[in-house]
Amino acid sequence: MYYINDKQYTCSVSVTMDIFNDRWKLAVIWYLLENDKRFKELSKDIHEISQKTLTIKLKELEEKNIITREVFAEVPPKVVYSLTPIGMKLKPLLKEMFEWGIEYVKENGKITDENACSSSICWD
Amino acid sequence: MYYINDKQYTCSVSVTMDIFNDRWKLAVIWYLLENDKRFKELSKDIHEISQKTLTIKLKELEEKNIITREVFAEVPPKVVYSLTPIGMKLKPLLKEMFEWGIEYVKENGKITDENACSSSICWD
DNA sequence: TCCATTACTTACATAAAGGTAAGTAAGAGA
DNA sequence: TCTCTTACTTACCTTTATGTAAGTAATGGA
Repeated sequence: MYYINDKQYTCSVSVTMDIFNDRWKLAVIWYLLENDKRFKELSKDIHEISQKTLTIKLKELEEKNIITREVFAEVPPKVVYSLTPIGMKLKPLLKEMFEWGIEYVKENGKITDENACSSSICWD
Repeated sequence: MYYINDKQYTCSVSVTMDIFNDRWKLAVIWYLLENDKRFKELSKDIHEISQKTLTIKLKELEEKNIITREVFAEVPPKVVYSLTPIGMKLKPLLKEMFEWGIEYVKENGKITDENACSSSICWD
């Protein structure tokens, strides 16, 4: 049995699913795997997300120790987000998602330009 | 660039995320990795899901060619769900989720009985 | 003095996801 | 005839997620 704070899980897969059960958190991780990023950079990377939601998701990821928030005492403000060691360990998961996605599209869709996103930048 | 029906994606990760962006679909896959299952078995496995939602999720997975629905002409009805080949290929992804979950709990939670779920049955 | 900048916060509103409870079909067995 | 069974469907409702648009703080530069 697994416990996180007061929550109980009988399987570690449900721990992971419980954290990443929204549209955005894994997208944030994906972009932070490229580089540490400022708020605005993430906002551009994931351009469909609203400021408000990005703020919420970053806060949730920070609370869960998956990312780090570093504030610089500058004006205008500068805040840099980066992955913690456990955050970094999500890389193989993202890689599986990347690879399964390609397999899936091969069978159920079309690929016009395989290198639109090598594995470095992109998201929809 | 990737296309599925009319939808456009610049990255295959977003294809995968777009399919599994809810609380339940990956749970269904997980249990179908064990065995082919009848509706009621899945309903017991994922006991927190409502019948209605399970019905919807199974329909969505079938439409996306990730699972197969086999109807037996019996009374009471018998319907068996199973993974398609592309559905089977989700196994490494689930395995990564399983393993990352353990790592995460080691750092941020407690494990009382590591074998509550070996890797065969369970979900929360 | 005024505007631009960044990283937010707040109030308000909508959409999506999910739940509950009841109903249905069609035979088998008591 | 009545009840049980499975795999749903339907109507209605609640919760959660997300969006929009405006506002804020603090400073530098025109």
